[in-house]
Amino acid sequence: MTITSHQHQAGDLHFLKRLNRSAILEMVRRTPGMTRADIATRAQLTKATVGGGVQTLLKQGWLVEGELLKSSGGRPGRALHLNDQRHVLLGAEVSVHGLQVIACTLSGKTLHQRHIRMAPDAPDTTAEALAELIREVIDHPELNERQLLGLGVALPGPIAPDRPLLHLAPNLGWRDVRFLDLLRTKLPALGGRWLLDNEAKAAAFGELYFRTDKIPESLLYVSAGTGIGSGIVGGGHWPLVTRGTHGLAGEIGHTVLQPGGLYCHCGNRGCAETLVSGWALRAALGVGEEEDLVDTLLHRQREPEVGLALKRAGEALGTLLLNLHHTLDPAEIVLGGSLTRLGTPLLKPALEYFTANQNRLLGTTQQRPLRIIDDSTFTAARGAAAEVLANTIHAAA
Amino acid sequence: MTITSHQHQAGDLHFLKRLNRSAILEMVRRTPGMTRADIATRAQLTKATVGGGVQTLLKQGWLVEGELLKSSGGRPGRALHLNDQRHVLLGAEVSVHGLQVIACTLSGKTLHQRHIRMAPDAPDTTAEALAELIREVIDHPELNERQLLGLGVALPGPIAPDRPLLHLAPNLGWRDVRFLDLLRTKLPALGGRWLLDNEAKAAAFGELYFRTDKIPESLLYVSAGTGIGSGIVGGGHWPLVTRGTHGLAGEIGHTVLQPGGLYCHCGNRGCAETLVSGWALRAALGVGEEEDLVDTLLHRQREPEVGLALKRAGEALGTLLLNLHHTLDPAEIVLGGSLTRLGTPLLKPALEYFTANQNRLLGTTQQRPLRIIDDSTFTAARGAAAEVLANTIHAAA
DNA sequence: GGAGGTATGTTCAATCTTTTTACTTACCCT
DNA sequence: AGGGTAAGTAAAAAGATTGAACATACCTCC
Repeated sequence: MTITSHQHQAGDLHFLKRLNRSAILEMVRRTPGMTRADIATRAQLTKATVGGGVQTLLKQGWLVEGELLKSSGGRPGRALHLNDQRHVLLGAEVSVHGLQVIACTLSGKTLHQRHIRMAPDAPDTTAEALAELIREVIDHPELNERQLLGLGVALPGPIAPDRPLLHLAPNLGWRDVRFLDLLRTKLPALGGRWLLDNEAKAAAFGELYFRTDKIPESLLYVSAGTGIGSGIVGGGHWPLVTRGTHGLAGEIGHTVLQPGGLYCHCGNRGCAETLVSGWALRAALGVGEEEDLVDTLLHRQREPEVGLALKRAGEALGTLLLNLHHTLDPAEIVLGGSLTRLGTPLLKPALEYFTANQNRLLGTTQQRPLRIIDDSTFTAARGAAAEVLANTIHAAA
Repeated sequence: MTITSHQHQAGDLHFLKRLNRSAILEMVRRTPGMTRADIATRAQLTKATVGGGVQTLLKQGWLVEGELLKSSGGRPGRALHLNDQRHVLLGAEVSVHGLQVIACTLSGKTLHQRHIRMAPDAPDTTAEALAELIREVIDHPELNERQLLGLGVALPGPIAPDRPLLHLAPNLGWRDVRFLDLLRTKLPALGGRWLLDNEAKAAAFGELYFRTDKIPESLLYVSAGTGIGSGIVGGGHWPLVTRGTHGLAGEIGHTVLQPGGLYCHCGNRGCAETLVSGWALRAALGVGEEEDLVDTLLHRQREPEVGLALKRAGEALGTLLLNLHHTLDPAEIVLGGSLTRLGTPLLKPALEYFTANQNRLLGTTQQRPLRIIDDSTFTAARGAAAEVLANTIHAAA
């Protein structure tokens, strides 16, 4: 995604009008049921301006009027809601385990989702399979008559921040792939905005963007699967993902936790991934690629060797969380990825370490909100869909 | 500083005008010698709008007209420059070693600076001493007739992101100090904007904000002194500092590099600061508080014990840099703080490790720009002054 | 050396968006 | 039922940018 939002830019009257309409739309999206008067107060605009903007957004089908609210002494306000019937967002993810496609509404409600298990394959073959899955989702009756706003695709590797290019996905065996271009040849008719993002960054964005109450000012998503990735998103009402110059931001799997430790596939020693990751657990416990790692370990969890390995991996995960806490200080942390299904044996040591040490510096007793997603199959795909919406609202509205 | 820039806000016509004037001012600041026509092209505004804005900024004394530029076929453009004669920015820093105050112009040129060595003392006593130093700087003839835009103060500890409150400065022995309020009682007559920031974040901001050529899209400042801190600033033409929910972002001294390692003063084990920091080197090599650490070690650098300690500290610093690279992926890294004066014995191992491993993930050979500031005495103070300017331009222009 | 060409910068009426002001609508309380 | 209060709308007024014409200034070419 290429939101150039906080570039220090100038603007004309048309820009101002779009800015105000975006602000209205964002407010109603974030706080369903707001009235025109509420918006005017919060946005520091006059009733007339808001009235005009709302009228346009109603006519264009972005908003719908809802129920009449309780009066607070005078004429009661009319609730405004997103029009959840008119549009559809598509999100997709290529992961090590398979392909995911999700179709959802503006408010993030899932209309239809599909998931197929598939071993990593060449980019072109994968694009073909993904295109087929997307076609199946589009043809679902729930999507009937809806206008497609676009497609977001999430991949497990660093993406160039300025163009849709995947630099490297070691777990897929891909390198320098222009995946959207490939996909476009398979789906020439699919309209709307297309964008590509890293899996953890997309997930982080979606977890924050679709929230409607108690919106944290920043959110860190940690994705613990075959590899370890993360995404940080922050910036108030207009969330911005930190990408870094080469899209490398958040590649925490290769931060060093144990100088002089085991060799990592990246060539360095002691990377976090050598301690906690799907591939490290497979290597340590001798689980073959043909087996499902999590199922196998859940089955073998009585073995002392397995318990110890998970405990050590958990402690490393806790250390990683603490390091991120001290580097980024997010308002909320969400933990996802296939390894969360391992449950207590992995997570308890992680959370214990994080809980015990997160307040060392400030001496407060407040715990950082930390949520664990048990099944994050569609989290990244959903986040990619969220990015489509954010892009659309920002650009047009 | 409280720049609410990328809050998703609405705006009226007056807001638009201010936005455009800010954009003009920022452009000329960043690219001295631009003409009105250049600005119009870059900002996507018409010549008329730019002409009007420039006229206002000239009248208000922010800009001055310069030389007539070479013609490119037609009428030559008139160069525009910041008016560096009219205003003054004040920056100050309270560090473990003493107090620093700097007065500089809009373009960051130093008008006068003062530095006194002083052991950490109570907040009130320190505020009194700093106030006196500020008075001396203000009275310097170089500042004659200049309008003061404000004062920025940098402190070595996490600052609340929403209000000028220092949470904790272990190396000063301070806790929950409203330092600006204290200072205000000593300097009731000093006008302009006042703001408080963490030392490393202020330094990072200043290093990016006062740059006029080859402006990196993001910059990481690592401050290696008694403690280890960092600041990351990014966001194109309008730099934004990552602060975190509790102002804890960048407190990398307490990221864990050696699980189960030495105890840190924070209570945890294996923090980066136990491996590389002024206090860790003092403890490891038995240097007393009354001695200057760097001078002592430079004197003793022949001792094998010292060489080994510096080498190990350097390797830890390199690891820290690599972890930050994989977490934030900054376009440029600047290394400052009192320990940089230790030179090669510390820095060579650090740079070697960072250089050898920074390209593990992408497989490129490009080296990340990394600059070392030999004498960073005034870097943080200067950065705090830069924050004053940014705040002023953003708010008023 | 003068005419033509080209790009910069200014002026002023036209256009567009927000605000201001007045008004209508709709509910609550007495 | 009537006064009070707040939401929402309509039309005129205010304010900012644009568009087009114009003045300015240098370069090139004849």
